[in-house]
Amino acid sequence: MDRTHTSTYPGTRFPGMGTRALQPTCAQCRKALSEGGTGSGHCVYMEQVVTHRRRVKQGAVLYNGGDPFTGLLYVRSGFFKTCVGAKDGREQVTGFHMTGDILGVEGISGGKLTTNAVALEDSEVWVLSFDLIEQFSRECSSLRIYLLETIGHEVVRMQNLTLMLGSLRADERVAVFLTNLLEKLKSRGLSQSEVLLRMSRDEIGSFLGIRQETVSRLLRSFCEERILQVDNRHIKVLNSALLQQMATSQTAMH
Amino acid sequence: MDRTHTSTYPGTRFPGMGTRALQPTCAQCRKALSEGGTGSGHCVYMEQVVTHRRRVKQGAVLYNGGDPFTGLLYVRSGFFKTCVGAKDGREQVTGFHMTGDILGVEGISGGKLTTNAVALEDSEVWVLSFDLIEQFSRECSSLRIYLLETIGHEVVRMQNLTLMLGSLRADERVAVFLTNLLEKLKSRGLSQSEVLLRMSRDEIGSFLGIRQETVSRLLRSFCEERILQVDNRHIKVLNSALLQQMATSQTAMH
DNA sequence: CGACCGTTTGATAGTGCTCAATTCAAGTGG
DNA sequence: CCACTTGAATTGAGCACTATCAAACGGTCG
Repeated sequence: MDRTHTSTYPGTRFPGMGTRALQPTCAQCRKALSEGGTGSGHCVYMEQVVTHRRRVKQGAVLYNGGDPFTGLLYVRSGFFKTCVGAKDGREQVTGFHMTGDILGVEGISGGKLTTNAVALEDSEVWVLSFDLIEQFSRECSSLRIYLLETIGHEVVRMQNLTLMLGSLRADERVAVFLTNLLEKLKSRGLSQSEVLLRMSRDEIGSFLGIRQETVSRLLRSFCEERILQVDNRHIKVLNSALLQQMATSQTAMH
Repeated sequence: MDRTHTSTYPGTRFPGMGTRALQPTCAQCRKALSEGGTGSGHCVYMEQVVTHRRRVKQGAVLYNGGDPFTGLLYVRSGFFKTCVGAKDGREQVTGFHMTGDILGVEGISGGKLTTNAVALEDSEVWVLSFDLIEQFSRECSSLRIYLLETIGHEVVRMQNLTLMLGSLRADERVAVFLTNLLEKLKSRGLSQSEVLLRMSRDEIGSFLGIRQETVSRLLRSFCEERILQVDNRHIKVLNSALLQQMATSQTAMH
């Protein structure tokens, strides 16, 4: 069933990471480094808590709801969706996640993961041992705070998602979706005006609480208004000002 | 504008709490105590991080989005709603909170609160200094874990809210709302079949992503189906089995 | 090439919203 | 104690938005 490819490296620590700093995984450290800092913050600790890395093929499951929580999952590369499933089979996409994101946060409470995570492209994930994080966070306040901020950030993200699902019209939702996605790409130094969507219309719809047909129609209507240029999953933004305007009211949802 | 009554006790510690354990604020500690434990867990530490208590009158604001985050807020008694506000004025209720709940979790990331919290009845709140929590959590793993669980729990709650807003029909939402509320009351040893709602139809609607008129109509239709008995804000459950059945698919949202 | 999956597009129905009027409950002040 | 005010809840009628169902299209991969 689960076609994930798990390649555990010898030992529990990630190899060849003794003194070298990681590619900073967070904005703070990137900034600190670029300002001549030593990177002696949580990132250095983070290398120490990586137990192994997993390669996850497109379409494969990273984890399922109900799986025991053993640690956080750092998306090293690739793209994921996370869903919560209802008992009756209905599913709701709760987020799309890319390089630099941390998955599995919800498992910290209750010891069980509550979402499913599926790779939407071939990906690599670093598994961070929660026990080790716990242990190190005792001595490293920077790591402790990073951990809290990561979870806190997830709370804020879900709040904004809630605001969208609870009070926006379908067209506004699509605009918000695109705006946020572009924003996120921008923050990683990518495109900004062009995207190759990694998810299907159906998955977008599930995320936005609307049907795939509605997503499709709205994308077309955005085309007609010369806001977008859509070719299947390839999207080009022609009028980003107007797009952002349609996504009024909303704040980030990364 | 803000008519909250803040009564700070001398010193930064809550008085008269030296050695006596708190009324356990969490399930773990209650359980531990009832099993003959000493209560030497995080609850004991919690007393040490209470800086003062606030009395908040019905209708008064506990905090607003944008306020600086200084600590978590423990609802000692009373009832609150929390909302996220959009720039254009639209508002979305993200939760209702009662005795034992912790508010302000979202502020841990970013240092700012992102919701508004309003008292729906006269309430008392204990303000927990985050700096002190931070400090104590270094030595007390039980407190550290409690903190993480509290935030993690909020993530899970929001995930379930998301599932509801994204994929349930209006009638299912109302059923879920009532079911969860009753569940929550039950877990605190209250009613179970009767509730006096503390929130308006409008607030329920905002929480559920539907209009107040729809809430009203659905409550009436539940009446006609002999599931409920509704007298304004006083609600009696006649057929809790059927109610739960209508709330299919959902898990808790406390 | 044919099968399959995702996407688009159309026609139709329905759910829940909007707007507006009415009822109801709880004050408030004469 | 009763008119008056105010805010919440209910109820109705019509309609907008979005879902549903169904069909056609297009790209991809055996």
